[in-house]
Amino acid sequence: MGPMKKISSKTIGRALIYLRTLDGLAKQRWRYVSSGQLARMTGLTDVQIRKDISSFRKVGTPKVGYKIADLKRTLEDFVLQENVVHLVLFGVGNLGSAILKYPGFHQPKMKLVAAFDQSASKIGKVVNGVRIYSMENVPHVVHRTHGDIGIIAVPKESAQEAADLIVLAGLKGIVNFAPASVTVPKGVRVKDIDFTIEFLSLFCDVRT
Amino acid sequence: MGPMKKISSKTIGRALIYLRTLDGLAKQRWRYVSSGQLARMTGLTDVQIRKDISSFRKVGTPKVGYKIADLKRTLEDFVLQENVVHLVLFGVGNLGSAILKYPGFHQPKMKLVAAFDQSASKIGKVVNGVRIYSMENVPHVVHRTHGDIGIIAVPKESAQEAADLIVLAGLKGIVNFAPASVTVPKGVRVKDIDFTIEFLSLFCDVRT
DNA sequence: ATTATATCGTGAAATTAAGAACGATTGTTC
DNA sequence: GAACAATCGTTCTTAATTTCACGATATAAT
Repeated sequence: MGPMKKISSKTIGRALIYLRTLDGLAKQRWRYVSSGQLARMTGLTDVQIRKDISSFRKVGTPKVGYKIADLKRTLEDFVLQENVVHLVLFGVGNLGSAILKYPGFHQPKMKLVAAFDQSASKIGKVVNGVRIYSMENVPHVVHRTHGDIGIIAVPKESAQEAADLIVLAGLKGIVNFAPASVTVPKGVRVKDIDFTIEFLSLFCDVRT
Repeated sequence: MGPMKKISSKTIGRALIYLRTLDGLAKQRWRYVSSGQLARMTGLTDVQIRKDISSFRKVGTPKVGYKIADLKRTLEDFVLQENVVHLVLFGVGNLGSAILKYPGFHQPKMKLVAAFDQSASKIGKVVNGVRIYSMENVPHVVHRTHGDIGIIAVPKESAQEAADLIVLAGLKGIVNFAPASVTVPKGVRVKDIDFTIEFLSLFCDVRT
């Protein structure tokens, strides 16, 4: 257990998978789980799981495994601390509406707090507890709702525009669902999710 | 330009980004593009782009760059050959409905060809040109529609069940939108897309 | 023609991620 | 309480990916 190392984003991604799995096990009244069991449930290897967990400074007990409640608390503390993630959505079309309804974005730890759209007919409406605002009010609304991450769900022609608004409002993270790359200043992280690309690359893999 | 090397799935993923970018440029009547320009547009580095392109056996001309039409054709040939990807959807709830409407899945190269749901009220309906079938007909319908990849958009409790059906029908690729890991036999590739995890891991990154 | 310059292609180095091996620890059994 | 089995934590290896460095080539300018 060396000195505090930087934890890679891959490890953090897997930590969230462990957390998801542990939640399920806790619901089924499990008390302990071993790296081997987690490996079977997640499709990862036991070594990798042990390595990840040890990087979070959490120790299990040989022959028994990890105490689920403790491990869960450790991971939660590490990846979320006591923060809540606030999301703001740009574009309430087909995809945007689905995002508004997605139950994962209305949890205690992650909340969708505001939506923006250009169309006058949508502005002012409240969907699933989230109000739709005009694009003109972005900085003010983002500040008031403590937004953390912006979601781009506008047509690809407006994607850069939305990204600029997000940057202007001071947000440091963007998830971009539009099928177009956007450019942002250093210090802002963009995660692209282009379904077409995800599917095609899987297809290429499979076709081997 | 060594002997034919295996092309990694990372490279293929980026090739699809290049393709998307080239399409945009072609629409704007560009004829040539350099690796540096592509780098600025995609956020990748010029070296990586050149290396990727050279792995597809495509050569550019110094001082000029790549001829867009040629590069586009090369990439298309390589990643898609003349195939069309056929997707079949499991679960027509909120997310499933959004997927049915997503325009990216009704292109010449990628088509959503069938959907399945348990609810009798949905079976038989046609949404966006796609018929919704009963879960009992999976193998037959998948075979008839030449399905390639299965999409899991059912509640997490039924995710494994859907995965089993997909495997049974002989498909080799799964995109899993349910927030639960599924286990499949060797030879079947699963790509998990858990929005909650994507957002949280971005948040962890940003908070550094 | 010669020089200058932008761009390409690629082998080598560096970085990062994953996997294998193995001693150490804890609970169990007789 | 001694031997065994299951599981952990960690170091060392191996593999994959990215970045660096630099020579080669095509166009443009003088």
